This record gives sequence, structure tokens and C-alpha cells, in this order.
Amino acid sequence: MSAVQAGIRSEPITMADMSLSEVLNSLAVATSSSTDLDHGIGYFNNDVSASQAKDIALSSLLYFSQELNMSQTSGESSCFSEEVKCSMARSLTSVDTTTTALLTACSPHHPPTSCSLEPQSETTYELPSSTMGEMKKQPKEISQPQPKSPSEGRLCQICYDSASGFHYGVWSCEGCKAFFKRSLQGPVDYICPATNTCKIDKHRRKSCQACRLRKCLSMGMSKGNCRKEKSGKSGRATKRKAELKDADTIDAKMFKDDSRSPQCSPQHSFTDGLHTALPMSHNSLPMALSTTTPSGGDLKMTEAPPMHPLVEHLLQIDPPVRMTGHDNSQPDTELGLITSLIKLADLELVDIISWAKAIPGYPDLGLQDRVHLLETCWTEVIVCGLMWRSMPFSDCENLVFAPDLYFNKSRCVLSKFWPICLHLSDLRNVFRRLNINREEFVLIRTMVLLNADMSMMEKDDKWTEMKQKANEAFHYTVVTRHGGSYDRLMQILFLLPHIRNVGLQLLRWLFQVKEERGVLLCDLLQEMLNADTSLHRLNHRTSSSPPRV
Amino acid sequence: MSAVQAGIRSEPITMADMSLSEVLNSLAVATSSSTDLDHGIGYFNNDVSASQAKDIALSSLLYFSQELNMSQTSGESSCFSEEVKCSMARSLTSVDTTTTALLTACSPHHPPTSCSLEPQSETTYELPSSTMGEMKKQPKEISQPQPKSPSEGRLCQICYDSASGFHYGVWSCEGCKAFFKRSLQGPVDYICPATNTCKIDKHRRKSCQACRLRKCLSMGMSKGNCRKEKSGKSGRATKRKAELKDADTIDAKMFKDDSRSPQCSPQHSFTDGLHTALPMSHNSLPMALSTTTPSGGDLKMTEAPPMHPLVEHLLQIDPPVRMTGHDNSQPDTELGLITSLIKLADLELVDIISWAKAIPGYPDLGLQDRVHLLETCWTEVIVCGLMWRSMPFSDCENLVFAPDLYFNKSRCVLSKFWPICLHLSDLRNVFRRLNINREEFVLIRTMVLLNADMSMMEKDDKWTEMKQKANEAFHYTVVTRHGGSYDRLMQILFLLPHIRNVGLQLLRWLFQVKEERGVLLCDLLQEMLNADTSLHRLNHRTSSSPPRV
DNA sequence: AGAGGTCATGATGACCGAC
DNA sequence: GTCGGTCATCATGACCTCT
Ligand SMILES: [Zn+2]
Ligand SMILES: [Zn+2]
Ligand SMILES: [Zn+2]
Ligand SMILES: [Zn+2]
Repeated sequence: MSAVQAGIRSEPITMADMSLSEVLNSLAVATSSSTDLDHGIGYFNNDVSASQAKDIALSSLLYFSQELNMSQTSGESSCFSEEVKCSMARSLTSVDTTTTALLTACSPHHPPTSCSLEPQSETTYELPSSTMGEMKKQPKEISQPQPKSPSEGRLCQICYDSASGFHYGVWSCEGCKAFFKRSLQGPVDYICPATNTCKIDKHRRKSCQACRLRKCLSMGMSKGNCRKEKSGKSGRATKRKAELKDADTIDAKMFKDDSRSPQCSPQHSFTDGLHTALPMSHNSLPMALSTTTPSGGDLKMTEAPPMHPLVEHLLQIDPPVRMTGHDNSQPDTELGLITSLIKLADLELVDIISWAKAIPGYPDLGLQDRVHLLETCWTEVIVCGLMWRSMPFSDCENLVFAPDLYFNKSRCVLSKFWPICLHLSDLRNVFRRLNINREEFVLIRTMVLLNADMSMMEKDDKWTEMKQKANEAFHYTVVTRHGGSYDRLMQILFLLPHIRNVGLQLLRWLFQVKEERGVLLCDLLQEMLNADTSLHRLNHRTSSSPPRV
Repeated sequence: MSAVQAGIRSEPITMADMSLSEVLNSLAVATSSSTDLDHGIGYFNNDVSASQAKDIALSSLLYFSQELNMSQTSGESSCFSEEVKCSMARSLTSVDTTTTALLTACSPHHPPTSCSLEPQSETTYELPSSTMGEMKKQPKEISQPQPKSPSEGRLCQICYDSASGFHYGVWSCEGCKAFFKRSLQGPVDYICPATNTCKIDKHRRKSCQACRLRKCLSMGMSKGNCRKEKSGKSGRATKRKAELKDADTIDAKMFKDDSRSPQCSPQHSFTDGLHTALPMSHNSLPMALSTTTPSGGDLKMTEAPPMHPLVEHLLQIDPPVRMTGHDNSQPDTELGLITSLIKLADLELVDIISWAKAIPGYPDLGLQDRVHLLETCWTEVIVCGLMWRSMPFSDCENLVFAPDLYFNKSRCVLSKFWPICLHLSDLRNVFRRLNINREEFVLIRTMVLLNADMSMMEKDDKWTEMKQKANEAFHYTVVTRHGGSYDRLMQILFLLPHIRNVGLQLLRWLFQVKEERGVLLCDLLQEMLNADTSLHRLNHRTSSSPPRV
């Protein structure tokens, strides 16, 4: 992979001057014999679970251990040979030195609105579990402080049954107490039948041990949390904290959003001590409760699921960040900015073609389809990268086209880019609001490519399979691995129409800049522009270019 | 609601001549006192579960009964008394005649393409349940026909444990057999802890009884299915059929797509008459195994979850289908077609405004935001309706703009509509492939509106809440109610960028038709066109640059 | 061969005595 | 007050009997 990138980098002009189909053809040839791509395709293959497992990062092996150790069927299907890994490592370093700098720069700051993005998750659709009559009275009892007995009227924070006391650091019922006790005693191997987002309440608590235990832990249950600081203040404090949390949860909106249960209650959980001990801040690693104990201690099911292999691959083929060579010391001129933008578009376009061909399964598509996909989405792919690079910034002026080409408002206006910039900035803010992480970013970009067209002329099955696998990876990454809600998953997917919109605007801007300012474009760029019939429809070409059927 | 529609219908012209913000303003006033909308807004409110329940159709009450009748925690937990069991028995017979007919009708033929639409759903991420060593050998044993014992080497179709025989009409293991037996005997009140999409295998089968039973039923298990036709041919046939199905499932792709179980296979569904009455066979009621028995039979948990109240509401506010009054007896002229299209657009635009204001929560948004949302998406909304009306047809020529305005190829070309028609036809085919049903359609249209913009100028929280509720309704409808996979959910969402694209093309077509052909537009339409700055960017408005072409 | 019954097994949670 | 242990209760499924 690094070889490919390096090759392009050393002589981008050569490729840039090839026509698009030539470029794609060359890759098609390369495909059939490439070990590199065989490996890639493997990800989209259905029968490689064994090889996937072997190649997965060590820490993640644990996740599969239950199921894995049973299916060591054959032995050696590990198509990830040493050379591949080696080249991966190489490319990783070269890429990451540039991009992770950017990454680390932006990940730590959680925008203020992030909480509102993980709302009550999927199955809000049950009636409030008025199942047990006594529960309905609880809120009132809390507002009327009853001196009777502190556990009187308390609800189990796990399942909302009446709590029998403060067990293992949490107000909980006898059932949950005993359940957690058993989990502490014998090693457990719970597995969720669904997606680790089960609702836990009095009736369902028996159904999913995995989620029940996860909720126990997320509510703060722990062995050491029980009786240690009995003496005076600290013990009091422990309980007081839980009391606050509890009260908050209960009287605000009793059963309505209990469905976000796997998360700890949104308020307060961000405060301090709890937060670090229990990493489930929000969607970063909510499920990684004990990443420190990879050995088979009990509670091991709570490990964070490993990165999806497709995502791992996509991270590695992430194109490098390009420089434009723009001279920022000179005063801006319209032509200068436009030239630099177009130069950047050209560079990125070449990168995008290489990137696309490194996506597992893509080379198996028909040539025409490959070309058309790229023609349709290349500006959108550029927009994705731009969004990612610009995520660390919030004001509407900082768009990081390249590390040496930030756009501020005056530059936008000067380059006739202003309306697009507004959209770009809006879109960037949505990326920020959603707190898109890098895994999600590479998946979004890939889904943009795969869903650029509505049909394929050939190899429709291959295409469907690719989309399916990407969808699976996306769902896995957002929901299973990072514990995101379906609302979040959908919110991310709703980015795509906007990306499409801005991509089209970019395309039209390029077209108009070319037509009206006579800026010279390289062949590849030119071909891409010519491809979009909608740009010059009703003008001269009308129905000459028969689009796809 | 019908009153609203009727009102609009009687005097559309009046509204059409109002400016957009006038129209929207009038609705803003109407909102505050409208009982109609109060009810509507209620759906987006958090505290109305009770009223929701009241508003729900009678038949759907059943769905909640598990939780409801438990809330009567008082002594008689056997609320399934004799009468109930009696009615259960009755319902069971009637159910099985109707629904298993459907099931058996569709389950045997696994069409080649159908699998691709409902592929391995969420947690594909497990390795094949190699838990027990003997399973690994099964596939081989099947390829080598072993005359030993028919059940030898068979896998349970429910959980993939080794089957012990052909029980209740399905190859199944002792566990699943006993489980189903118990379900037939005692009343069951299973409830899924997640979203009714749990994976069932040997390890997880204990976790979710609801999904286990659902899978039993979806695989064809039934009381009557067992021993009736033992004599000669027919008994043989029953088993043979299952054998075929089984072989299909097993040797093709063993554990991979077991999770699409709740579906029966799609295709065939969309002939024609279906469209109105039972919108489409495929995913409309896959889980509704016994919609005919609103009273409680056992197995009642297999009832289809009820329609989401928001969907119910959206179905009611669905604008009427409009006629253009186009005279199809005359030979087509370019101007005639364009005029009819624009007339239709005008009519639909008015409808769309009324429709939007009837969407719960929409009137609560700020005026500017409401206007901007509509300006952005009105053509997309039109496209949605067009797609829905055109779904019964497949050839690229039949686009049902209106019942009296079908477009075929010659009309497309004549009206300079050809490139757009191709996209529209492509998009229609995706709708067909996905077998979009009416509930999904109204949700798609609503999500198009809600996600048209990237930010609101005011009432951002209201907007977020609306989107959230719509997302929840969508997830509920696709996954929970109709048993769709996440892949399907995502595939549907990937329609939106295409809808956006075609909507923009439509907008540009309108603009160009107006500019170049001088067709007169009514005020409202005109205002909508003027709103989109990107249409005339670089032309006159924005920054005074030379007009194009 | 398959329906239906039996009962050992394991998870559960109400209860209780030990601190 | 909580902790850990106890055991009646229940779902499960391997095995059995009857048809
Ligand atoms: Zn509890
Ligand atoms: Zn679970
Ligand atoms: Zn089974
Ligand atoms: Zn389930």
C-alpha cells in the first residue's frame, strides 16, 4: 500500500495526465495478480472469520475468545501474510505521523452539545413499566422525605424493582444484588443475544445477563465499593453521591428514558471520579469497562469489542494529507486561491482513485461502474476529508483545505466560494456536534463512494455485497463497538444528503470557474467535470451522453 | 385531518397565491389553538405514553398486554384463565390456517436475490457457533449423503444445535422442540430485552425467549404441522419441502444469514392489486403471524408490534393524489407537458406546505427555519411522492407524475426531462428493490423534510427532538415492527442522498425552464425558486459575476 | 419417527443469620 | 445496615414412553 502511495506521490503528474479509464484500467490489471488486493477482498469475503481473528490486534482477541476457540477448523487461512503486515506497518507510520497529529489535536475537545446527541435510544416504545403498581408511587415518596427507612421507596438502579438496600455501591434489589454477587464469584461468560443494548427492567432482567451485568457495572457496582470506607465521612460521601444521582434519575423523568440504560445517567456522570473509573463517558468507549484485565478474569465479557477489520483496513488506506504549496505570505488574489484549490483537487483526485482501488471489493466491479462511481462522488469524498481536517475548528471561517491552505471568510469571498463555504462550515459543525471519530469518518467516506450510484451495470451482486459489508462494519462500529444509539447511527447517515449537496455545489463551482475564468485543468479533472451531464444539461449537450439505465 | 385536506382541496388557489411566509405565518397562528395539532404534537411529547396508548388502534393494544396484565401484580398471575386459553385455542387454529399458509408459501423458495436485501443482520460479528465440536463436521456430512439416519447430521433450524428430528414441522433439536412444546402448552408472555432481532444459536437461545419463539414460528413450526398428513404422499411432501429448504440454508451459507429469519422472501410481492389493499406482501407484516386474533391466544407475543403512533399520524396527513387535468388525447407538445408539470408542482407545493404544518412539532419551529426547510426540500418531497406512485411499474418509462400524467420516454425527451427521468427511474427501481412500504414511505418523506437543513436558527432543541422522534419511529417501524435488518434500515437511509440529488436536478430544471422558456410560474413557486441561491450563484444575485451561457 | 412426559440441572431471588 | 449463604421456584433439555 505504501508502495502505491509512494509511487503516486513521486510522480503524480504521470497519473494525473492519464485519462480516468486508463488509470482504472491499469488498476484492473493489477488487481488480478495483486496479493495486496486479495488480502483486501478478503474482508468482504464471507469465509474468512478464522483469518480475521488471527490478524486482529492482540487486545481484541479476547472478544472472540468464547466463540473462536471452538472453530479452529482448518488452520492456516490467514491470508494476511507477513509482507502484507509489514507494508501495513510501513504505510501506517508514514500516514499516521501526519494525520494523527491532527487527530490528537481534535479528539480531546468534546463540544458542549455532545450530550444531546445520545438521546433515549431505540425501544422507547414500551409503555412505562407501570408493571408493578408500587413503582408509580416512588417519585412522590421521594419528594416527601420519609424518615422511615432509607431503603424504603428506593428503586433498584439496575432494574427499577424496589431496592432492598445499598449493595455493592448501588441502590439495588435483591435480585440484582444476588446476580452481581454470583458474577463476582464464578467466572462469567455472558453473551448478549442482540447488540449489547438490551433494556433492563424487572421483567427483562433475566433475559440478558450480559447487559444486566454491564448495567450493574455502569451504575457503579463493584466489589470494593461496598463497605470499605464505612468510617465516618467517606462512607457517607459514597452514599450521598449515589443518592444524588439516584434522585436525579428518578424524579426527573422516571421511566421514559430508561432505555438509554447501558449508559450511566447522563448528568453528573461526567463530573470526576466516577468518570475515569468507569470510562463510559459517552460514546467513546462505553463498553470498555475493564480493559486492563485481558486475562480471563470474571467480567471479561465487558471488554470493548475490537475494531472491525474493514475499519482497520480503511484506516490504513486513508490517503495522506496533501499540501498545496500555496504561498501564504503573498496577499491573496482570486486567481491564486483558485489555482491552489484546483491544484489540491487534482492531487486529491489522484489519491482518491488510489484509495478507491484499495477498498476491498472495489476492483471487482465493472470498469464502467467504477468510473461512474468515482465521477459521481469524488467531490463528496473530498468534502469528507475536508470536514475531517476542519473538525478541530468551530468558527465558520476555518476550513482546512490543506495544512498550508486554511480558508477564512475573506478568502471564501475572494474565491467566489462564499456560499459553498457556508454550507461546508455548517456541515463541519454537524460533524463536530456528532463528534465523529476517525473510524466513523473512514466509514462515512466509504459509504459515500459505495452509495454514489443507484445501480450497477454489471457485477451487481459484488456491489451489493460490498455495501452490505460496509453497512455491517458501520453498524458494528457505531452501535456495538462504541455503544452508540440508533439515533446516532441515523444522524450520521443523515450527513450523506448534505455531503451530496455540497459535493454537487463544489462540482458546479469547478465547472463554472473553468468556463468563466478559463482556468486550466489537468486532463483527469477535466474528464471528471465532463462526465457530469447535469452540469451542461439544457445547454449544449442535452441528451448526447446517455446516462446509465 | 380529513377536514384539513378537504379545506385545502376546496380552495387551493387561494393558498397558492399567498406568499410562502404568509402561508406559514397563518399556520403559525393556527397552531396555538388547534386541537388537531395539539393531538399531533403530543406524539412528539415525552409525557404522553398514556394518551398514546389511548390513541392506539384497538388491535395494537394486544402488543402491550404482556406488560399491562403484569402490572396487575395482584395475586391471580394466571390471568390467562380458561376463557383466554379457549380463545387462544380458537385463535391458534384460525391463525395457522392463514398465516402459516403465508409462511410456508414464502419460506420454501429462497430466491437468489432476496438474500441480498435482508442480509446477515447486526451481529454478524460472531464466529460460527463452533461451540460444540460435532457441528463442524456437519456441512461435510451433508455433502456426503449419509444413509445412516435422516436426522443424523441435521442441524436445528432454530439454533443450529444438532437436530434430534423433525419436530412440529421443522428440523430441530430437543431443546427447541421442548421450548416450542411449552409455548404451546402454557400461556407465554415472552418479551424481548432488545429489539426483536436477537440472534438465536445454541448459546443464546436461552437468552431471548421472544426471539426464539419468533424464530420457531418463522421457520414454520406449528402445532398442526406435525402429524396430520402422515399418510403417503402429502406427509412425504411436507418433509421433502423442508428438506429442500434446509439443504438450501445449510450448504449454501451455513451460519451467515440466519438472522434474516423473520422475513419471508421478498419478490413476487409487487404485482399490482396489492399496492392499495395490503401495501406489499414482503415486509409489511412479516411478524404479524396472527393479526386476526386481537384477543389473547398463546403465542400472542408473536403479534406484530403495533403501528407507531407517529406513523399512524403521518399516514393520515398524507396529501391526496393530485390530477393535472392534462389532456392526454391531444398529441404531446413540449409546452403542454411542461405546463402540466408545473401545474402539478404548484398543486403539490401547496399540499406539501399543509402537510408539513400537520407534522407534529413542525409548527413549533421558528418561521425562518420552517421556510428554509421547505425551500430546501420541497422538490425532494415531490420526488418521494412520485417514487411511491411509480413503484408499481418497473420499466424506465412509467413515471406516475399524476394519475392522468404518466411519463414515458418520448414525453421525457420532449420535455427536456430525459436525464432527470433516468435518475427518477433508477431511484424508483431502488424503491422497488427495497420493497418500500407505505409506512416507510411516509417516514422517508418526513425524514427528508426534517433533515433538509444542517442547522436551525432558533428552536434547535425542538428540531432535535423532532428528528429524534422520527428516527425512533423509523427504527421501530423498520426493525422492530417489520423485523427488518439494520442493513435494510441503512439501505433505506441511503436513498436520501439520491433523493437530494434528484430534487436538486428538478429544481434546476424548473429554474432553467423558467429562464429559458419563459414559462410563467405562480407566486409561491416563484418564491421557492428564488430562494435557492445556488441556482443563480455566480449569475446575478450573489456577487455580481457574469451570467453563465 | 415424532409427540409428549419426566426430571436432573442450573439460574434466580426472597429470606436469613453473621457481622 | 450490608454481606454472603440458603433453598424453593422455575426454565431448560437430555432422555424416556407411547403412538
Ligand atoms: Zn434490580
Ligand atoms: Zn443484551
Ligand atoms: Zn434448537
Ligand atoms: Zn430478542
